[in-house]
Amino acid sequence: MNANAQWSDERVERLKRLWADGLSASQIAAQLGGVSRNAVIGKVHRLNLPGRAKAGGSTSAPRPAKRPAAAAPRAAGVAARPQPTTARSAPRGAGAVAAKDETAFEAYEAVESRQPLNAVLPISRRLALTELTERTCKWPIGDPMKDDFHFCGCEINDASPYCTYHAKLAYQPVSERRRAAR
DNA sequence: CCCTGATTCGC
DNA sequence: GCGAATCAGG
Repeated sequence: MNANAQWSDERVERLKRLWADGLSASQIAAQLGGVSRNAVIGKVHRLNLPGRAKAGGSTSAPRPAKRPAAAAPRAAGVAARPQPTTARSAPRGAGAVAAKDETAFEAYEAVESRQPLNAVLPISRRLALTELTERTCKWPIGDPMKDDFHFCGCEINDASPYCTYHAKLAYQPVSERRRAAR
């Protein structure tokens, strides 16, 4: 669906709006899909959009020296370089994540109506889809069609896509299913 | 460690 | 023009 990684007018406009809205580059990249946060930042600068180099002082770094050596032998040409150490800079494929969650909503519904667990319900961070990362719980909460829809967003349990609590929910055997309000 | 944006420069 | 690599700060 989304092999369009070019800056079409529409995408540029979305970028402008999201950037003006104060979203971070990585979140914008996730929302647009197919681009890295670096690509977003690069585009922002190319568009002469006002950077965030203002209040808050996140990036008031003086840029005195240029990059030390330009002799960085990247994987030029061949490309297809595996993510170095952490792949968080790479596009997470928001579309993929979304699709996965959507297709799994049925399962969630079934799982959600289950008897209470030993674990304590974590305090949801109420993250939007665009706020999710590899280490935030992706358990959806609420009606996706409604305004209050969000994700748990707590720290994930190991390699699970969910936090400890929701990971347990996901693993509850169906046989033990009962009725309960989460 | 996680994240943020800024900059440079090969493509 | 594009974006990965790199840098620099919180």
